[in-house]
Amino acid sequence: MARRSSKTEPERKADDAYHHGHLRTALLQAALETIAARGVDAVKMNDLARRTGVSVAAPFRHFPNRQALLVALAEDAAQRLQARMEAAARSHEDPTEAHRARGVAYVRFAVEEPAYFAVLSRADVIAASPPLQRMSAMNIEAMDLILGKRRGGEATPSLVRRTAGVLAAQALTFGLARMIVEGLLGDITAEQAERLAYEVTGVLGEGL
Amino acid sequence: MARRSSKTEPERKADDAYHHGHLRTALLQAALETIAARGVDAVKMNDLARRTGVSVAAPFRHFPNRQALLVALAEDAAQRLQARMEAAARSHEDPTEAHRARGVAYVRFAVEEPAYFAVLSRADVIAASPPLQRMSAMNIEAMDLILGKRRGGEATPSLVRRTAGVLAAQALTFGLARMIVEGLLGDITAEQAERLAYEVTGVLGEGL
DNA sequence: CTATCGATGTGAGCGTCACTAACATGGATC
DNA sequence: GATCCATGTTAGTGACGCTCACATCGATAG
Repeated sequence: MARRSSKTEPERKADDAYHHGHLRTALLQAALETIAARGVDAVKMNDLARRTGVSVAAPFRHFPNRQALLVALAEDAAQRLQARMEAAARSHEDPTEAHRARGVAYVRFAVEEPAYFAVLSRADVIAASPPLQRMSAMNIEAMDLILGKRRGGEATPSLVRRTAGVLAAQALTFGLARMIVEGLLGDITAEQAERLAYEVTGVLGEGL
Repeated sequence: MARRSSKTEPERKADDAYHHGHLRTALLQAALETIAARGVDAVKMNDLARRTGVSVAAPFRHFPNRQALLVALAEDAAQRLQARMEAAARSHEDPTEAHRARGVAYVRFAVEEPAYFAVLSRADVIAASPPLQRMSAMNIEAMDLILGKRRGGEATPSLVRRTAGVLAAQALTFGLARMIVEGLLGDITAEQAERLAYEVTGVLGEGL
């Protein structure tokens, strides 16, 4: 069993080289291009099949349904995003600065990889993937603390203050990224977005 | 002409009382209920028709397509949201407090009228309505100022700072509202949301 | 070396949905 | 009473997600 699985997947996993070659990967790539060009809603299974040169039924051998394909993309996206944020944070000693860098990296990601960011922004997609749900729900603790729902004793006022600051920073970068990719701030380059994120997160600096 | 139009719309506009009675209004209402129960994507023209007791083609006499129906809902939503925010702002003398109240009202609206807020959150719907686009794009000036793209002379540093504060507040409430309705903070009551918004916007207070 | 098996791909078809075209109806106006 | 126009109906079209029965081919077993 173990030997077989190591042979049917020769070059690590996710490299399905069979009839088509790499249908699964090709489908994800094609979907990503569609999203970049015309948005998530424009992703059609039929279209992906035609563009990868297979029949319309073939994609369903790799993904049980359209949603599952989007979930796979979103999970890739989450991994890339996390890698970027951690890399950005590593180059700062001061925890506050590191946190700010994470926020700026988040916004950068949204602007530089809008297709990946777009799938990650679909609530229905997130809801269909327990791992993604867990990743997104990290803020619940902060909220409970602020609202005093914390089990076992009251939190100190200063802790509440600092936690509110963290949640504020999160909501701020989250909101700014959404505003940018949804075009609410007009067209904007990655550099401009980064500077904007830097300036705007700076407003929080004094409150922390 | 003028006389006719004043007679075919007896009780102000949007009251279309003809064969069905108020099909247009009924459709919007039904759509709103669907959104509240199962989200925007669950809105089907066929379903609305069946539930309002007309044929599947009838809705298209009132809306050229599905998107137009959603746009109509979103425009209602924008009106309600604006009314709430202005009402909240009116009860404060201090401009900073008034602005904070607007932000809190924004979050409250998202939690208390999630169906309306959901349509307003659809970028494709906003993009299809010039009025809504204009309303949403109010922040572009702020951004241009922060980035120094302002035509005619540099802005003073203090003006940049204050403008960044305004944009930060906007991004903050925007992001917090989205996080809440997308379930990223778990289930939450309107009161809790309001307190959360108040605490979190408070972080900005010192920066302004 | 061949029989077998499982993963992958195909062709045809089904149900749902947005939308359209041609015709019906009925209240207001001339 | 004829006419008109807004509104509604019936029937149909095409796009799309998805399923089913069958084909193919690489790898493994005897």
